[in-house]
Amino acid sequence: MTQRVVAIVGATAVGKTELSIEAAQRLGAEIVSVDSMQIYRGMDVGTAKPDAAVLGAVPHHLVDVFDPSHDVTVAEFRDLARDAIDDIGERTVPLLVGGSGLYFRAVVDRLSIPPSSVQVRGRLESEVDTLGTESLHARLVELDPDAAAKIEPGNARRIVRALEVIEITGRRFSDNDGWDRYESVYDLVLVGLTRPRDDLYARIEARVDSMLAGGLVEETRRVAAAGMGRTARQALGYRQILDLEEAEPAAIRDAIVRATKRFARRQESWFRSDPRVAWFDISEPGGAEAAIAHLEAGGR
RNA sequence: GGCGAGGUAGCUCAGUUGGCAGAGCACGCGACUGAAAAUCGCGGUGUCGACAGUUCGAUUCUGUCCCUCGCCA
Repeated sequence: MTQRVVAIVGATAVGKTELSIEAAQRLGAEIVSVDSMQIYRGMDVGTAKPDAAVLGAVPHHLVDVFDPSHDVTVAEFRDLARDAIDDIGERTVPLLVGGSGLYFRAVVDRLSIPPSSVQVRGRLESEVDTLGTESLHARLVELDPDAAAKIEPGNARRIVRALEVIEITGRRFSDNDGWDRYESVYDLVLVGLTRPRDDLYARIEARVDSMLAGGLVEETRRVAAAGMGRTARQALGYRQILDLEEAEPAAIRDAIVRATKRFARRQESWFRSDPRVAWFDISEPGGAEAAIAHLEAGGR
């Protein structure tokens, strides 16, 4: 019998955290955060991390696990999350909550993520600089036409990874299927939270303002001084503050808002394509209640 | 009031030696398998400030007017 797991996904600022606390209390669940940045210690205001009181009231996993100097990988995150899920399963039901689409699928889906090699990847990355992205894409066309057809010729990041996998494993990147099947390893009940765009955007602006008022700049300085890896460094807010150090506060604020809205759209696009998601508009009266009821009923 | 510089996509601007205009950003959509809060792809008809003149044809030249900014009064 497969383990039952309930989950809440949705774009940033849609209201996942608030609803998840309510749901966890109702279900007696423990929360597994599926958030690529809340996993870092010290990155609190910028990641809208639940405060100490909330973390104390409802057990949370995968929050504050690493220092920002550590670059988490998808496979590493998946292993930690699955361990947490197994552990919680001994006691109660795990409630996954988050907006990191790739991490979510890695945790929940029946996928095999091929290995990585810093040497091979480093070399390929330097080849991007010397030979150009198009040249590496041409190589991918030779080695794995199916993968090349699915990866945009300008997307150096994904081209490098595909070539890396081919080189390390000796197999084609596209042999790694399962991606389109959305097959869960758990007995999954999945709820997606939405709001009308205008509403979401207004919430994002308000949230960025309150983060800035809540000391995001100071937090960024502090965390950066202690050392940030390239993963943590690219977190929304922190990245803009670090990149635009000389800019006017208003310009930094606007840059963060824009980037966050763009991110929210990408998240929606990501989760929209997952057929397992049952969507609830929580801006509507009763929307939040319906979402929780859906989780309680086990999706039935 | 005088002089100067401008008024072109939601914003900042480019451009057309006269042939119904184009970049970045914004915005919308999509892809996404060990960096993913990343990375990349697709989507641009807008009285080219208004009116008149020249012209086969004006956003482009000429004139007048309106508006904005700067300097001088």
